[in-house]
Amino acid sequence: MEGKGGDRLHNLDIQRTMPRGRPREFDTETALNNAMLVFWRRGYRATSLDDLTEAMQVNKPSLYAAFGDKESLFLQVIDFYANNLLAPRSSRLMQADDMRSGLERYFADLSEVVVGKSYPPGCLIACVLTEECAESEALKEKLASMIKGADERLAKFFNTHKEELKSDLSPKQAAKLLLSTIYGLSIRARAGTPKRELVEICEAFIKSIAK
Amino acid sequence: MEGKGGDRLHNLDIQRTMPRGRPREFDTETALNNAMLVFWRRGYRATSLDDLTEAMQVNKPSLYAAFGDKESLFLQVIDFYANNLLAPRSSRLMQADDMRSGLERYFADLSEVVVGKSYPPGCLIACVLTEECAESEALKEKLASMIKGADERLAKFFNTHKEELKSDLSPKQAAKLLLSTIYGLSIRARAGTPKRELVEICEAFIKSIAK
DNA sequence: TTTATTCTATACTGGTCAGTACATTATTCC
DNA sequence: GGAATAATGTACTGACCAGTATAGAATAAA
Repeated sequence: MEGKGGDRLHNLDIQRTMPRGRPREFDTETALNNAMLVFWRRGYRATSLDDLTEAMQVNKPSLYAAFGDKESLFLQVIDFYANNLLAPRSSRLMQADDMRSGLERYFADLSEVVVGKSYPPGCLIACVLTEECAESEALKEKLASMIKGADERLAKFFNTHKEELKSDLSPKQAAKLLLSTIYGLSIRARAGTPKRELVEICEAFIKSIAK
Repeated sequence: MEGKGGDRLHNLDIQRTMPRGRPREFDTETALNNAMLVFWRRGYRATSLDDLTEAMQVNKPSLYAAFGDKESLFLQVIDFYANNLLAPRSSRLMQADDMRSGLERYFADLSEVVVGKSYPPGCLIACVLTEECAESEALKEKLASMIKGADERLAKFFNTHKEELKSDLSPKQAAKLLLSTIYGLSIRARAGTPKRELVEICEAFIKSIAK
């Protein structure tokens, strides 16, 4: 009797983690990662659904069932990018002991994303989302919220190191200048500027805001 | 006899300015300006040839005869943009008496382009060319040459005012930071950031590089 | 007035696009 | 094992796309 109850509970447990029908043959994270790489390399409009299904190894009906339409998939890709490529690097920035070394490491970390061999050149948000957001209110809001989040996080960092800031600069101002610098790096990377030139800009930025 | 010779010369002269066939019914500059506005608002890929012919008031065969294919037209649009909207503003910068007032006016001038009511938000180069340049070598080279030109012009400006620069910053470095700042403004404008917030960034930039 | 030339207008083309209908397959629940 | 559920694979659809063929109209030269 108790055995039956235990079994039922056990089954409910399985039901929660193992849904009814035919199981998915693809991994959502892997598929999103591959979608990200295509959008990043080719841009939003230039990426066709056929490009996506090929890269993601997911056919169209499955893609629509799992991610919705192209724009909805792109929004999920942006979140995936922010969570997996940007967030860990800004977390590391927050742990820095001082402003200068923190920024140096942050720029080094970010350059893996923006000019690294593992990814297409430039920041996905700066280079791809920015163009397309003119055509869609949802994408525009996504861009705005990404910028707001970055501004706040970076301002928090500068706030904990304000004694190292040039005296007439506020943490918020420094944060916005840093974000601009990152966008600048990104666009230059897209244009093919070699990493060595970008490093000089990072150094110049640190000089410009430091006491 | 001399009269005949004079007439012939006169006719040759007309031939040079007045070509043979049916005259064009559209003005090239006006058409380019209208093409620019569409590309700027909608992006490169999202702009169809039908959008262009409607905006330019030029039908497709005439458009192809006058400007070549879509990419070729876009390249001419970029030059039109640089020559007509950017060049006059950076010329005015070069005439400034001191760094601070020069930059203040430059930012004010540029904000007409980037957040003005007369144009779509953001810089055409930063927001539109940057995405598409990943798909075309010609566009990538155009972006690179635009960046190079801007770097050189701005460095020249800072070089004539280097006594006002923070002592550890070179004119070249200041130029690259300024260009990054402009890109940052541009992307924020595309996201819908109001002008008043952008002005704060301009002020912060000037503080960051000034002595 | 004729001819050569150049632009204009319309209609068309082959290809690609985002999104979907439908039949099939794999799995859980009963 | 049978019903219900949820995925997969293929093939399709109407719309739109960049670019062009063809015929007609406006001009300069002869």
